[in-house]
Amino acid sequence: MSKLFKPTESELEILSILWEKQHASVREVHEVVQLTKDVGYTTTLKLMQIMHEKGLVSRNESSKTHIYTPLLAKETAQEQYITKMIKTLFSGNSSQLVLQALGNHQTSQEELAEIKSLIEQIEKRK
Amino acid sequence: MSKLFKPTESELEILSILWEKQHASVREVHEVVQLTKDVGYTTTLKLMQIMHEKGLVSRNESSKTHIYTPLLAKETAQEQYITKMIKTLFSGNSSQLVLQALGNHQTSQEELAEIKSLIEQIEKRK
DNA sequence: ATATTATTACGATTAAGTTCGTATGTAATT
DNA sequence: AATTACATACGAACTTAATCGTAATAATAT
Repeated sequence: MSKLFKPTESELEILSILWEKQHASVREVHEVVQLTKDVGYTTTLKLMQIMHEKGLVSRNESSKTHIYTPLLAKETAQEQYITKMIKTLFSGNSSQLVLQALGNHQTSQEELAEIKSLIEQIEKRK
Repeated sequence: MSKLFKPTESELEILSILWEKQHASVREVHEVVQLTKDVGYTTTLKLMQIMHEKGLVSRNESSKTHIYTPLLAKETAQEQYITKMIKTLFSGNSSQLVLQALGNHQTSQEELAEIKSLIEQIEKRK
């Protein structure tokens, strides 16, 4: 069984920035963080150092400015959160989650088509 | 704009029990909590008192044993979590969430049919 | 070379969340 | 009536997370 990482709120925010950028320095991450939160640079730094200790990210120390890379894959985190959410908020019923997501959030024609096609695939497998 | 409640981890667990039971005493909630966590009765009591202070639940004090009722609707919490998740874990792309949920979690024929029917409704509206 | 700027390291503090023990009161049992 | 069981209230301790200030160091600019 693979080890279960549980990033905190702030850690998740940083991870999402790293997923976007693939890898980045503390400053680069902090600039994005600052768009939504008003915190000091050393706060972001400390958080990323902690994430490094925890093994949530790796870092390249070859230059003075360290470059951080996410070690937890976005897909893994997605899966963990979805599973937990289905369990605690949807009584184990995954289709309820889907219905709610589709009902209240904008979805394009193409996306809908993609979902339909996946449903057909699943139906075929039965 | 409606006030945003952010239940903590433990609070969410208690809420999910209350959603299930509609309303319940501390003891009833605690008995369910104990199935998964090994904590004392007064811990559950204290948490529910705090939730009451925060306005997450109401309580009927007419008898010695207080009866608690959730004030935050399950659907509201679902919506809040889905929105947040789409934003931080799916780059704002709701269909990705749907695809992942359908791909990795068991869904019955009937549920799939229900989802298809919702998709068709949405498509008609365009 | 010196001053300025940028970066990491790290301890200390604050804040938030969780847990529990003890006191107190009320209902039920003997 | 006394004892036991069960409930709430509440403070305090503990844990985890978040924030920041300061020092040390390296790179850059003057």
